[in-house]
Amino acid sequence: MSEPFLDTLDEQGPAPAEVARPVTSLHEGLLAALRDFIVEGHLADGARVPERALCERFNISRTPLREALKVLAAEGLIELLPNRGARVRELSPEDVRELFDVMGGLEALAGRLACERISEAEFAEIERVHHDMYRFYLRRDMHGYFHCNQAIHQLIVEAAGNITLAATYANLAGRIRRVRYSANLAKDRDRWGEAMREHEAILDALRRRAGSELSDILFLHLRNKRKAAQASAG
Amino acid sequence: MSEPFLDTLDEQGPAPAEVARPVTSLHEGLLAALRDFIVEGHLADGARVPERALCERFNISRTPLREALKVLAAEGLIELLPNRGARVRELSPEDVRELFDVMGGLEALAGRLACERISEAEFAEIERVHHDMYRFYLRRDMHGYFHCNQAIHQLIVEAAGNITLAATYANLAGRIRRVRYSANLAKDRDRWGEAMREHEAILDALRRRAGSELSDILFLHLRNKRKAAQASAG
DNA sequence: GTCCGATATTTTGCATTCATTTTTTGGAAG
DNA sequence: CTTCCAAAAAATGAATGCAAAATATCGGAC
Repeated sequence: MSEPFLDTLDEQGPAPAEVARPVTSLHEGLLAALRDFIVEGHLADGARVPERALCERFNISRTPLREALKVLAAEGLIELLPNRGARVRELSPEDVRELFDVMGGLEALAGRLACERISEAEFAEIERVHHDMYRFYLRRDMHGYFHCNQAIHQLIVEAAGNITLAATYANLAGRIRRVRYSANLAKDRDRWGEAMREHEAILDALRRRAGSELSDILFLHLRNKRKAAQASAG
Repeated sequence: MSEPFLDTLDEQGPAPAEVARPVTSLHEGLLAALRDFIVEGHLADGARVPERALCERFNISRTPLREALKVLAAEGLIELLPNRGARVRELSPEDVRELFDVMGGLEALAGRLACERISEAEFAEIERVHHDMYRFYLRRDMHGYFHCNQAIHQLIVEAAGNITLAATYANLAGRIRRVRYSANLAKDRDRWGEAMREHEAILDALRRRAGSELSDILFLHLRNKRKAAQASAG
């Protein structure tokens, strides 16, 4: 508890699965493993990234590790300090605000594009998850609700049929995942109900393939989500 | 002519300025230099990235160069082939389509955010460049027109006041800059006039701080730009 | 007891080296 | 002359080595 990352550095079992994946290059596998390692919070916010320890943890030398660190820095997950290695990037409230807005913009885009090309089958799938989510909402099952919520947003991004968009979205989602802005909905029943109504509007606009309208709704939906997060966290 | 990159590899003067910048790390400077080198087209589309030659060109060893290559690969500028090094990523028509749409989405977002926070001085600056651009349009000065056009879009992104957005936008702009989709406006006078009218609408919506409306206009503006590019290139 | 500075240790950044894989080259067979 | 295969050459991916910088440790002054 007191040491933010030692649990994983010292006591976890053998290296992750990427060493057993010969199909992909070491770099690629290591990059994904390291990204997960950080996104999942094994390193504390602002903590120095311990090169030596991570080399032993992943059974590699410093060269490929440092290559991966440069990439993660370019992704915005860590920051490089000249002659002082890397540290996990701390997200200021301003950073979080920016990330929410950009994700809102990308979701707005995804909704617009999805309206242009979504199939009936894809829409039916989103509708199904939406109804599941509504059931979780009625039962006040936060965990189930969040799972469906995430799935719906992801399905909309996928329905946009734009790999570049999906990759950009995933990058930002990874950065923001470190911040714990959820689980506070329980304290704010009004916001929960509001979010549910917004999702009704999202589904409605998508059903009508009303791209521009859906775009607005999705952006504002993320805006409200951000405000709720800021209200409960700040 | 037959060798796509030798011009720059062999005959350019001493290494770029990053060696004379002690404030920033070698990695950072090299990364920028290498990115420019590729974005500016010194390496042909799909060409192998010659490690050895670039090491000599920039006077560094392979380690920092390879670190930079991994980052550029993550940015989408080049692609890594297992055990076969890197090659400049070729943009398929589908890639270009995707990039245009995502940039349209980001510009739509920028317009929306700009309406929320732009100052009168910032707006006046955009208006000024807009009028300059109109004069170039009347004179049929393509070069001046394009310069102003780029400036306006950049100013809107900056007016959004979102560094994350600006960085994401810059990344995509860098990727697409390799493709020559401009200079064909001259053949399509109708499109030129249409684009000019769209810019009038952009300025009008921005003046009224009509975020949602401006968002739509900007996305469609990019859409039309893409269609014009596809029509002239394909 | 605290603060300051010199020395020792660690860490970082980059160059170099090494094992493997890929590509090229040379030559023989058809 | 073309095709195929083997050996040489080159390039790649990763480990190691080394100088410079940063950090930690220790001893002394106050």
